[in-house]
Amino acid sequence: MEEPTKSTHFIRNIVIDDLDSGKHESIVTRFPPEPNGFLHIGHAKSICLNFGLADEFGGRTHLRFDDTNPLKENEDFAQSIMNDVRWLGFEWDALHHASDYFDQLYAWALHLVDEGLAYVDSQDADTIRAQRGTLTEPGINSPYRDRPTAENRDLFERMAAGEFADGEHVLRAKIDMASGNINLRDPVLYRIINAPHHRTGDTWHIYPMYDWAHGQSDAIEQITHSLCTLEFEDHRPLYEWYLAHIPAPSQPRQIEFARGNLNYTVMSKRRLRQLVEEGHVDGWDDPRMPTLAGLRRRGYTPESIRAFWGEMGVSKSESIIDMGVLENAIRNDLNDRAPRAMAVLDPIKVVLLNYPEGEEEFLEAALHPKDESMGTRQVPLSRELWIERHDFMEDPPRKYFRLKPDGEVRLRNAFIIKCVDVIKNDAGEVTELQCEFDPDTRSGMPGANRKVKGTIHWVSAKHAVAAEVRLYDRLFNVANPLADKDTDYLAHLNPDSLTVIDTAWVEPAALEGDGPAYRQFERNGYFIPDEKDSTADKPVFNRTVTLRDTWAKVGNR
RNA sequence: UGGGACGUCGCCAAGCUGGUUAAGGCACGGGGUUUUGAUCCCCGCAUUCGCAGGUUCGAAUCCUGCCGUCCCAGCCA
Repeated sequence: MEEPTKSTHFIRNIVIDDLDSGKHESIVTRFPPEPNGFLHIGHAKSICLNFGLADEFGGRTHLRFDDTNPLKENEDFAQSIMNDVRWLGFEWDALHHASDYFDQLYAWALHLVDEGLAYVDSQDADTIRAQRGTLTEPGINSPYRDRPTAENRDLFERMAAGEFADGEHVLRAKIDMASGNINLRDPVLYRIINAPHHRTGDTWHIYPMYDWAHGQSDAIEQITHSLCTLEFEDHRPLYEWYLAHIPAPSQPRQIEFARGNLNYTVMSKRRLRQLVEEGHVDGWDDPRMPTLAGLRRRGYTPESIRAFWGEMGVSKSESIIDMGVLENAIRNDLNDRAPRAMAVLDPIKVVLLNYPEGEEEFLEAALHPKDESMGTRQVPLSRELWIERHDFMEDPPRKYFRLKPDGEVRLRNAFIIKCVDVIKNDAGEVTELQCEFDPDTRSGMPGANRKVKGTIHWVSAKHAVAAEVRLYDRLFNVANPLADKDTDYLAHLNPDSLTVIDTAWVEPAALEGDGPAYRQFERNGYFIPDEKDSTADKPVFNRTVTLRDTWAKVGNR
């Protein structure tokens, strides 16, 4: 039906070249999260890239947990990550952990020691930092740099055996303290951490640093293309130095691409964690969060997120994508798939004066205006209805198509009504609209094609189900909360990012059926029952996204 | 006065081994259809590719020099 968007980009071109030239018979990619937080929409870009490439070219993709820091990582995060990757629609060909390679990594470190390419430094962290130099000045050599090999080996083995306290020693590569690339100024391979690891338990007292673990893990797994984000460009020379100085089982290539950022939110695990831990949001899966768990709870589909990243492409220029593009992706998806229903969020009562009291009927209404295969639903109707408060104006502006005194409007899926009287309370507020309906214009009747300007949605008061509705707005009220270095990004939190409405009325059919749970509440947007709080007694709907609203746009001008 | 990268329409982003009209999506503007002011359908939307020179019959694409932005000084990843 649709032309698949062939997203061509530089990494895809590299893969094609490598396949064409015979450098690789097939490709192996990997998605390497650290299990220290939840995945967000930015990670989804990497997931789609890695798994997408392998899928397209018949390769394989590994899920590998970069679990080299036992102080920050845990199994719960690992579980949430696996859950999110699967939810996004991908299945790894193999599951690995950097911690699976601790023995091999240790052996290779010993190899570097024996080759005179690594040494044990017994200075503290502050001293090592001071000796590293600055961005413009070279560092100076550690006094331990020329420690005899035998001594290095002895010390390193005893580090591994747990004979020392945290921070007492460190194993460093012997590269170049004067390098313009700070990563090459004798980087640390191992630090002592006397803490149990969530997978290896008490086996280790030393843990490898990212740089020492990552490329080697890639090599072990025969990864062909190791895709990472731009901030690791500086690390590539080190990545390659390590692979060149050990008997590497393969030579993976690191390629960097730009992270995917969105405006009006933040996208670092550190900040997302802060939002959670300080209670600015309800948890990692708060529907306002850009986490996959949050987006899922908000009602985003995996298809929409994959389509979004497919459209965005992959490049090396840092970018902040407009939220509107993501919203467009979910609207596109849900427009095709969401069954329609009616719900009134801010109700005002309508009484049909010429509708018999005590009577009721059921109207058949399409579940989708353009897709008959989705079938129909029964919509109950009776004398008293709820309509949206803003669908009536006593003194409307020009071009207001909705209900007004003596005006006519069509009730969606039903008939045309005319407002004949407006009832107000002592405060002058409208409390009820008395209307007359035109039975000839009932859907399906010959007179139904009579035209009126407006069509509004409604629910039968007698049959409607009370529901809570949660409306969401952007989490921050400025496009880039991090732009101003002098202001804490938390100061830009949008106080109105969540609006809870507990007065909503929903048509019964919206709660039935074993089809998808998401719905389009016509004219109000796309909604999904909240996966945690919604119950049969008290349904709770999250608004995923509004519909496009050109009328509101006119009003704002 | 260090090293690495990036700069094509408001936001993304093709094109960048030079060849003549600078893809596409979002946003935006205009029109049509419509029992969702939704959807859908048309149409419009960069004489210009950070700037300045140069090479060339011809440059977003090559060269030079500027300017701007981002990343790096964790025993984090």
